[in-house]
Order: sequence, then C-alpha cells, then structure tokens
Amino acid sequence: MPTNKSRPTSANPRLAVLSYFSAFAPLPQAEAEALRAMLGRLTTFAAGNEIIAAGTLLDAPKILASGWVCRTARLPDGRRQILDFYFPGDLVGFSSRRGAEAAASYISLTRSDCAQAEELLRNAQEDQPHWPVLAHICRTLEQQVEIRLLQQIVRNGRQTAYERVGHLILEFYGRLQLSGLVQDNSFGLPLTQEILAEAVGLSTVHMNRTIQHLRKAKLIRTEGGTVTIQDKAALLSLAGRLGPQNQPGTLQSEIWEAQTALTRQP
Amino acid sequence: MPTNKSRPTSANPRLAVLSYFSAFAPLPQAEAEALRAMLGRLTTFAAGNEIIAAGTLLDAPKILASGWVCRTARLPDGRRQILDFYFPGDLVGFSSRRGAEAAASYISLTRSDCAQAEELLRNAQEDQPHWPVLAHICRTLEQQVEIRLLQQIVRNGRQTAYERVGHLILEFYGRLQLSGLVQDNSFGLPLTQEILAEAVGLSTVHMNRTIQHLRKAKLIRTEGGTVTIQDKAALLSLAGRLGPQNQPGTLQSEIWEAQTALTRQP
DNA sequence: CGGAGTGTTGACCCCGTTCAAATTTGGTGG
DNA sequence: CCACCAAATTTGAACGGGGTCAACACTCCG
Repeated sequence: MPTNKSRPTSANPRLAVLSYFSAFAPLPQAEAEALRAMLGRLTTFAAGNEIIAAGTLLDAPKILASGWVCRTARLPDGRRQILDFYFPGDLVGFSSRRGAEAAASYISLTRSDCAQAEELLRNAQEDQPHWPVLAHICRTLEQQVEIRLLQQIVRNGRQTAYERVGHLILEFYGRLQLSGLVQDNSFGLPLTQEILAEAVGLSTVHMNRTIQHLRKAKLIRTEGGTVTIQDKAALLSLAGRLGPQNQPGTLQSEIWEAQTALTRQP
Repeated sequence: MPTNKSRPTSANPRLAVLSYFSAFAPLPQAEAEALRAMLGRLTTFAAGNEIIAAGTLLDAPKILASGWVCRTARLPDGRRQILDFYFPGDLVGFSSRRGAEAAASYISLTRSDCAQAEELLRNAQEDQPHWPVLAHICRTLEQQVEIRLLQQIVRNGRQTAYERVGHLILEFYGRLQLSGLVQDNSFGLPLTQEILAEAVGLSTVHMNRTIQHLRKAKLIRTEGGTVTIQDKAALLSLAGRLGPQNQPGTLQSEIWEAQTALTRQP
C-alpha cells in the first residue's frame, strides 16, 4: 500500500478547505471571502518535516490546505506513537486557550501546504468576533480534536487489532468525505503500513496481516495508495460494535455517537 | 488493594486545593481569598455518580475539593475505558473554549466534594481577568489535561503492561504530591484493580499480576488502600525509559518531559 | 541495473486474556 | 465480638492475539 501517489488532492486545494468548513456551518459570503483570502499564500512543507515543535507557543495556527499531517510522541528508546491526524481543512496548532503550547510536535506525513491563520485565531478569541461563523467552526474543529484524542484512547486501550484498523479507516473516510476527498467510497491513503501501525499501537507485521484480514473479509479494497470501503455497515459494526442491534441515545454510546455523527455526514 | 479508606483527604479539603493551585503559581492574597470563598459551599457526590454527562454544555465547571473523579467512555458491548483521572484541586468540566461540550462523562470514583467554579470560568474568559493568577492556573490545568490525554495514548498504545502500571502510579504520585496528599512517598489509592485495569487497557487479572510484579521487584509497596513508592528511580526509568542514560531536550523526550516536570516538583 | 523502501510470508514464542475457583477483605447486623 | 455476605484480590491452567525475527518479493527511482 504505497506512497505519495494519493489521488489528486482535489485540483484546487482551497476547494477542500471550503468544503470542509462549510460542512460544519454554511459560510456567509463575507466569511467565505475572508477564508479564501487567507488561503492566498501557502507555505509548503516536505514530507517528514516538523511543522510545529513540541513546546512551541501556539500563536501561529495554520490551515492545512493539502497533504497529511500528524502529531507524534516518541519514547526515549525509539518507540513512536502517532497521536492524531490532520487533513485538508483541519486547523494545525490552533488552540483557543491563550498561552497554549504544543503538547506534541506536528509533523507532515506528506508534502503539504499550509496557510497562516493568525487572523482566525484572533477572530476566535474576540468576544464579538468579526467572523462569527468562522469562529464557531474553529471551536467545532477544536472540539473534534478532543473527541478524536478520546477515541484514540479507547481504540488503543480497549479494541482488538482488527477493530482498531477498521475504526481508523472509518475515521479517515468520514473526515475526508467532508472535504470532498472521497469519491465512490474510495480515498487516497498516502501512508505506509508502518505509520498506520504507529497510530493504532501495532507492529508493522501485524498491521499488514490485519489489513489482509479486512480485505479477505471484503470490508475494504486497497490498490496502490487508494482505499475503497466495500462494506460500510460491517465496518461500522466492527469499529464500534454499532449497527442495527444498537440502541443509540444511551450512555452506552457516548463518544461513539460523535464518531457516528461524523460518519453520517452526506 | 481495597477501597474507600483513603488516608484522610487532608483534614480540611480546602488545603489540598490551595496547595495544588499554589504549586502552579503563588496566589496573591486577594486571589487566595477568592478561591477560599468559592470553596465555601461544597456539593457532595456519592461514589459512582455521573457528575457531568457526556454532551453537556460545559458552563458550570467545578473545583474538585476531595475525592477521585474520572472521565470514561464505554463501548456498546460494555467494554469500558477510563480516559483521565481528577484529584483534589483539579478542575472538572472546565474548558476555556466557549460553547465546549463534555466529550465524555465525568464520574465520581469515590464520594467527592465539588465547589462551583463558574466565577473561575468567567474570570478566565475575560481579556483582562480580574484574577490574573487564577486565570493563568486555570489555563495551566487545562493544558495538563491535554498532556495527560496524550500520555494516556502513548501508554496504551506503546507500553507494556508493566510499564503502563508503573507510569500510571507515577502520574498519581506526582499529581497528588502537588496537593500535599503524599506523605513519606505514600498516598491513598481508593481504586479497585478493576478500575486501574480499565484505565490502562488491561484485564483485571493481569492488572493484579502486574501489581504483584511491581511489588516483588520492590518498586512499590501496597497495604490496604495505600501505595508506597519504594524505588522512584527504577519506576521513572520503567515508565518512560528515562534515567541517567537519557538525554533530555531532544525531540526524543517530548511529552515525557512534561511528565518529568510534574514529577520533579518538590 | 542496483539499491532502498515497502509490502508480504512463515515460524516461533511470549504477553496478556479468559474462565473458573479459591481466598481474603471489609462491612453489616446480631 | 462473631457470623455472615458481597466485593475485591489472588491463584491456576489453558488458550490465542499479537510481537519478533528473518527472509523474500515488489516497486519505484536514480
């Protein structure tokens, strides 16, 4: 499942961002303009670059316009854990808490383009923001980050390898869909199996076998950097033990509902 | 390793809070007074109560004055994951992000007393806070929560059972120390092994065996709800592969430094 | 054409789970 | 103080998920 040949990150990177933002709240003309303006000048990072170092003051957030980014932690003996992924449209290094510092470093997994978003931060911190909808979207995205971290804990702590990988793929699917990067149930996955393994706490070898398992069970298909969801219902039920037999609304569901909410988007 | 007979939560619960807060920044007279005032009326929750339900708007944060609280997530099939713990002095349900909702529910693990802290929240959200030091402490505590979530991911994702338990105990130790709840390297641990297992993603049985292992290796001692750190250096090196052979300051350390920082407090 | 990075496979083994049955602890009421 | 009960800890045995190590295949690229 190779490398940087993701499908075209959508001809115009700005489209993905606009699509993503609008998925959370429809943007008024003026705010869409403002966003487009911010996306005017992009900085490019090569794959494997540290975009924001751990400990840095988070006063220069970015909008990821194209490419994949993650946060990572490393144990002194070299073991590495990927904490969270960022896709086109996500805010990288954004925190509405004043004086916040990066708790872990942000690293580009592929070549990626970022727009400076200090204005977004300033706007979001104001009491009467100039761009209320953008402010709301920023807060929503921030909340999503927390939800993902909690999901990541549950995934690594309480799910089997098979479930973890299914869940992660669904997360990718649901999020990429919002930015219009999913077509016909398939999306580009520009990550090595090693990276995936580091995200869900598995060995590379077992990640490989687990993916094969998912393929053989006809839940997904993979071909040269593209993943296709073959059986979404089965994947959903695998990932969260959700499905027809589940009663939503109970405490049972908890954060899994948030997940479903994401996945349910058009 | 039984139950609710933690050592006296410090005769006066407010002491623990004041000690904890002061550990992050010395409180000016006026702000100490304000904090004390907030701690005037306490609400008591019995063990096992839901203090804040998932999805609730976080507009009524609390200061935990005594007892232990956690955040949990549950998979539909019943598997449960504990996400984070809260001790006396911690803010429960505090988010400086406007409109934030609880991503998971807060549950009391023991009988616990909470003070309403809406004033703290309002103060922290103001541009020129009335109580600048308290505002700073709130933000610091919020940052600590994020750091702990990331540590939890690393722990569950990349550490062995033995390391996980050692790391968790060190986290308890370091944090409780700040509120003066550690004496002679020992502290009350009012949790069942089942709860501990749910935090680090192990089965109850294996949690039991891992604790025995730590005991036999003379890293900790346990007697009736009290844990004593016998060999801190060994525990530290176990938990983060830290120790003499480690070069701090490198990317290597990352969030482990934050951990150390906590643990290093007087 | 060679080499590096990635994906794949096989063999072996150990960490941690599961199931079941003690045993201990703590609390309760007589 | 003792009898009793539920909850918690502990132990044993058997199993299996996932790790580790090592070799091999494939692709991409210079």
